[in-house]
This record gives sequence, structure tokens and C-alpha cells, in this order.
Amino acid sequence: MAQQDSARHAWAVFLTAHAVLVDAVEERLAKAGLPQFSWYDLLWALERAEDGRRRMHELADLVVASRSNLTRLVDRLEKARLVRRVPSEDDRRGAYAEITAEGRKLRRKMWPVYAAAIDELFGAHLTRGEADTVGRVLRKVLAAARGEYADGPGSRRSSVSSAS
Amino acid sequence: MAQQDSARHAWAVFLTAHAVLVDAVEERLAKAGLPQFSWYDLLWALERAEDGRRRMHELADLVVASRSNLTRLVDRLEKARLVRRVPSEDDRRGAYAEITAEGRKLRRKMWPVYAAAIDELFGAHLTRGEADTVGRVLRKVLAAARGEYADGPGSRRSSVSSAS
DNA sequence: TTGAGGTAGTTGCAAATGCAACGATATGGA
DNA sequence: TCCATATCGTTGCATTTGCAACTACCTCAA
Repeated sequence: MAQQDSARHAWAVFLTAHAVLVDAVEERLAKAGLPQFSWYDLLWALERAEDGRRRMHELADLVVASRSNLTRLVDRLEKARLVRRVPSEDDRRGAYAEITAEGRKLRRKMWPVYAAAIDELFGAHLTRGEADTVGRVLRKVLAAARGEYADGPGSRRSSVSSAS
Repeated sequence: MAQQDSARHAWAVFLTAHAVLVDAVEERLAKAGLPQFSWYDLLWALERAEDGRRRMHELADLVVASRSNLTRLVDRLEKARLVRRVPSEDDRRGAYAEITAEGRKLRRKMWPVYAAAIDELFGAHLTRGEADTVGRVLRKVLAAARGEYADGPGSRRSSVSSAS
């Protein structure tokens, strides 16, 4: 019972903290004249791929977006010349999103602002041990959720990135 | 540097876990024919108040919603007869949102489903100590963010509830 | 008392999201 | 080979969000 209460409380704080922190981070990016971090996230997901491209459904999973939302997110990034759609050759239904030079440039420009926001708003308040614990625990929770979540018909979003 | 990496990694997992877990919880509520948990959250925020009512701006802060979004959220709940608007007498600009009997009933009906979802998707993967750590750490982060966030012109959303 | 400036809540409009349906392909078994 | 079934990505439409503007009211100091 005590464990349960503890976890439920953690859940409540988790939700609130997410909402507040995301707002705060977005605000910093906006003040710097930069786009939201969902753009960063998508660009980074592409940049991590060796050839700078990923299939749409793969990308949807990585950035935790529904297919239709990903379509439109890529629409917007494409309009901004940060990304380009490339039809797949081996599967003619499919398409790749490929990061452009401009896309890489913007991502590189966003990172310092984003990283500073993370460090100041989040990292500054955690010890190394706490950060490790939070990361490990949430990774575990996430793995479990992904596992059982795989059956439900509507698998949706999936993730956000981080580093350099 | 190591601490920083650790925290940045935790941040990335935090974002992903949030997206995935929220989707999973919403799915469970939907399958049970219940509304999203933002409704739960608002109802619970009202039910916690001794007289079952709160000023709109107070509520916006508690559920971490912008003023305009709160207006419309309350619109919807009011249309569903879960909540009722009551003009304030001492401040004639203001209004209260007040939970109705139906609102209390729905909240009570949602809780078992919501609680089960939290326990299974989240709580089941944490030890007592881990839950405490996550809660404590995020509470600390949240407090700090709220503090410095208070200056920026656009204070937005604020929180999600839990218990009972 | 008056008026400058702030706060409460709502609204219009544009943008983003969720959902279901669709066309086009791919796949695997009869 | 052929067909039923599943997947890929997109689209239409309704709902929800974000932002800026707006009205109404409060506060406080001159």
C-alpha cells in the first residue's frame, strides 16, 4: 500500500513536472527565435541515422507521433527546407524523410539553447545518482509499456532524443 | 560532465516515457468508455476544495492549463453537466467552477480505472525507494521551475493530481 | 475622484492533433 | 497464380490548442 501511494504520488508529480518543464523549455527556445523541440527531436532522429534518412513509420515511432501527425510534421519541416521526402525504391508504398544541410544546421544551432535549458531546469537539481536512478527507472517503465502496448490497435507516438 | 550526460539522458527518457505512458493510460480510459484524464484532473482539483469550487485562474494553475484552454475545458465539462460556473460575488470579474454531483460521480467512477493504469504501467516497475526518489527529485525540479518561471509573461499550465 | 495600470476570464482565428477512411502496394497461403 | 489481409503514408473532418486581442473590473496612488 505504501509503495503504491508512493508510486501514485510520483506519477502525479511526473505529469505536472512534464507540463511545466516542457512549457519552460519551449519558452526558452521561442525566446531564442527557435522552433519547438519536436522539430529538434525529429531532426536529431534523422541525423543519428548514418545516411540521414529514415522511413516515415520508423520516424513516427522514434518521435512518438501518430502516423498522420508525423505526415504533417514532416510537411512542415519540408516546407521549411529542413527535411526532404525521398520515395523508397524497394517498397513503393514507402517514403524516407531525409535531413537537409539546412536541417543539420538548424539542429546544431538549437542544441546549445536546448541543452542549456535542460541543464538549468532539470539537470541542475539532480545529483549524479538521482539522474541515474530516474533514467534507469523510466527506461524500465518505458520498456514495459512498449511491450504490452504493442498489441493495442493504435500504437502511437514514441520518443524524444537528447544528446549533442 | 558525467552528471550532465546522466541528466540529459534522464531528460530524454523522461520525455519519451511521458508520451508513451500518457497514450497508454488514455487508451485504457477510452476502452472503459471514460473521458481523458485531463477531465479527471480537473474534477479532482475541484473535489479537493472544501466547497467543491475554485476560481478559474486557480484551476488553470492546478491543472497546468493556459487561461484560454481552461475556459474551454470548463466549457466542455459544463456542457457535460460535470461542472457549473458560478459568478464570484466579491470579485465581479471572476467566476468559480464548481463540481456537480454528476461530476463527483464520474470522478469516482474513473478513479479505479485510472489507478489501475498507473499501478500497472508505472508503479509495478518501481520499488518503494525508487518511487520516493523519483517523486522527490521531480518535486524539487518542479519547485525550481515554478519559481523562475513566474517572471515570464506567459505562465501557463500547472499540474495533475492523483489520489483517492 | 480620477485615471493608469493590472488582473479575470472570454473570444476569434490560425495552427496542431486525433480519428477514421482511402489508395496504393506488399505478403503469404490456397 | 490469385486473393484475402496487412502495411505504408496521406487525407478530410472535427476537436483541441496557442496566441493575441478584448471587455469588464479591481487597485492604488496622485
